[in-house]
Amino acid sequence: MVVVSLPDGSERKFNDKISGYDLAKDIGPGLAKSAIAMSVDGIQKDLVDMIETDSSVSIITIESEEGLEIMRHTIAAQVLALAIKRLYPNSKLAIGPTIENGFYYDVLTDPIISLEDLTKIEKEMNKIIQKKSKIEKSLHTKSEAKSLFFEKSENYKVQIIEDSGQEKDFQIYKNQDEQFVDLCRGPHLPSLSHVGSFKLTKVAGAYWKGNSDNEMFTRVYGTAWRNKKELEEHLKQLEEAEKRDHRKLGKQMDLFHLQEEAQGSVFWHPRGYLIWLQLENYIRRKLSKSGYEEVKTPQLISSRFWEKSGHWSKFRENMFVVPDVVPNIEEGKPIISSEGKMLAIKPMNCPAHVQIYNSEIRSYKDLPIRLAEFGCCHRNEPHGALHGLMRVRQMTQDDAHIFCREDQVTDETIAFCDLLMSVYKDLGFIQVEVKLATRPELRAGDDTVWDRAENALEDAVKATNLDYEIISGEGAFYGPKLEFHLKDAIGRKWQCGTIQLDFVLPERLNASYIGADGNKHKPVMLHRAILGSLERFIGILIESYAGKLPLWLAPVQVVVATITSSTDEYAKEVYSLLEASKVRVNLDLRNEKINYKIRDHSNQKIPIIAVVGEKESDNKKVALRRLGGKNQEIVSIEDFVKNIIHEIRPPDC
RNA sequence: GCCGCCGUAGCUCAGAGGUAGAGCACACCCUUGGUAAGGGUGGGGUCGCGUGUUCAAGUCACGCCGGCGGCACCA
Repeated sequence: MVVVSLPDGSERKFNDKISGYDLAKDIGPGLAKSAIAMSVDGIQKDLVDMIETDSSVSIITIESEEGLEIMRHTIAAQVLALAIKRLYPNSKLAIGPTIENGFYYDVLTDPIISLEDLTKIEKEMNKIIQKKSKIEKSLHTKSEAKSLFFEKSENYKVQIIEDSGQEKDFQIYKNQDEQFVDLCRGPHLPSLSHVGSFKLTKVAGAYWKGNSDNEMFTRVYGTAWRNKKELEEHLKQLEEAEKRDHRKLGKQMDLFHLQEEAQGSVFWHPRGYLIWLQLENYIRRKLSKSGYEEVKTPQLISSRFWEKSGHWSKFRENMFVVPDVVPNIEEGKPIISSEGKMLAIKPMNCPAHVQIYNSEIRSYKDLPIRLAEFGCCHRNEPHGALHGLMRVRQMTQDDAHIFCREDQVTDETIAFCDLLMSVYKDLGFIQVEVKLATRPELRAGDDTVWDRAENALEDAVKATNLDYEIISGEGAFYGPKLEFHLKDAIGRKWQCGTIQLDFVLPERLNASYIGADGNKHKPVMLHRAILGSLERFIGILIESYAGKLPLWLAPVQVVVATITSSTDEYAKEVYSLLEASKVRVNLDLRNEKINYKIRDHSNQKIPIIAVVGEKESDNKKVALRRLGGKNQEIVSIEDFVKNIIHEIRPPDC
């Protein structure tokens, strides 16, 4: 007897083991028709699989998120892969998993698939789907599975089988109407009749097993949905998201630009730099209230120093190195004539902060010491990594280093997380992903130190009640770290905030304090940043607000615009009043229609347009129009000034 | 760095071997108009850079540089 309990709490009893398909039929013919897989005690299975012992089972249909994901998986493994095999008979398959909103498949083809080929592949995929073939599953031993794919010259599949710890029950899925098979952990749709709407979206290179020493496959990306409507909604959403791209808005709003001669370094225009200054001053106030002291340290430091800190051996390929010699200005001669001493532009602020710490003898009573710097750092990032403001070569971090005793680590970490979350909240970010990155394979310090460090960090993050995910092996070589990730407009995640525990650098650079026992001790260093880099964070801010920044951050807060030139004098008066009240205000006296001015300033995302015409001028009023709003608000100039000085206040003031 | 695509006026883009184009922006003129583009005239280009093929190259080929989407690397 097998007892199956269903999600609604009911139970069904069967005399013998039963397949998922028969269970669905037993529940109802409608369900049997729409069923695509099942979940047995939380594990997804195919409908042909048998339920042999008492278990709780739910039937999966395409309506659920689980079902949708199974469909995406089947499209990748049974449709896309087959289409590619048909069009490129000598191609080799690697892996084809699902991702958010879709799937991809990594393949090796000759010729290489390019963007234009996608239509052709889609056509082939539709042909395959139209046959509504059944998908059959069979189980195989390791050697069977290996020889099967060996015969088909699918050497990457063979390698996958070989590298898996598994010995038996390799699942192979076959299209009933084709010779095509694929290895898969499943489950899959029972037949291609369940496939909804899909679109291939992009091609990209991707390394085998994610290792850049390995060969590169072509990764074909696609998105798939239950029906055409859902697909179109998704595509529309993507299009909308692209309009929020900070590079596009940066141009449109005249915030910054990048150019070839300084790739990876930003030219901040007046308006962009105003955002920067607001943000920097806000953080400065927050840090000052939280017991930090601000410092400034050198850009150019001798290689001798970087040797001591360990950067010269561990980080040099990311550093800009400058010879400390007088350049030759004679025509036709080499610019650098001799191998002089080397300087490097700082890629990080930490070693310099240790120098300030070391400038006097510290007592345990002085700790913690929190040194903050809006440190401008240069890193020689790979060309392919550069990305607008999000990944640059010159960046300014809201960096700080906390020197403390080991018993202070947890408290300091909790205090930092609280500070960070209060900043993120002020800036409108509620969705923050927290990750705890633990010891990497290559690391300094012994395991007992790592145990202490990881526990301290984890205790602290637990105490903050934040949800977090552990990413093992992703820590820095000197210590574990907490990472705080934010999303851009199209869902890419970027690390912004971080806090890292470091026992190594104080050791290397001889930092110490005198303890209560009169002996020297090593302080612990906490590397931490809230925004991460001003550049990246401003990029994220622009995208998350779609350019419509909150008033306190908006570079121009109000534009006073006239309807005709007859009110120019009054407009100037309004402008001066606002300016005197420290409102960032512009005056638009151009000989243009008010419609034109509204459109122009709205496109530039100016939060408030104060229109002044005859009526306003006569009554000493302004007609306010807020960005995105349709109606106007007529207020007296006194009330406007009185209210706006409150409205433009930063959240911490 | 690797794979694919792209590079034409300040911006958005058309032109695909035969005399460089449009809209917006800019300048000047007309227009003084009440909440998302009023009209006219004009200036503006080594078609990313280089080398080839050709009578002739934005257009074809090769190389380089840069951008975009991923991968790898990372704040």
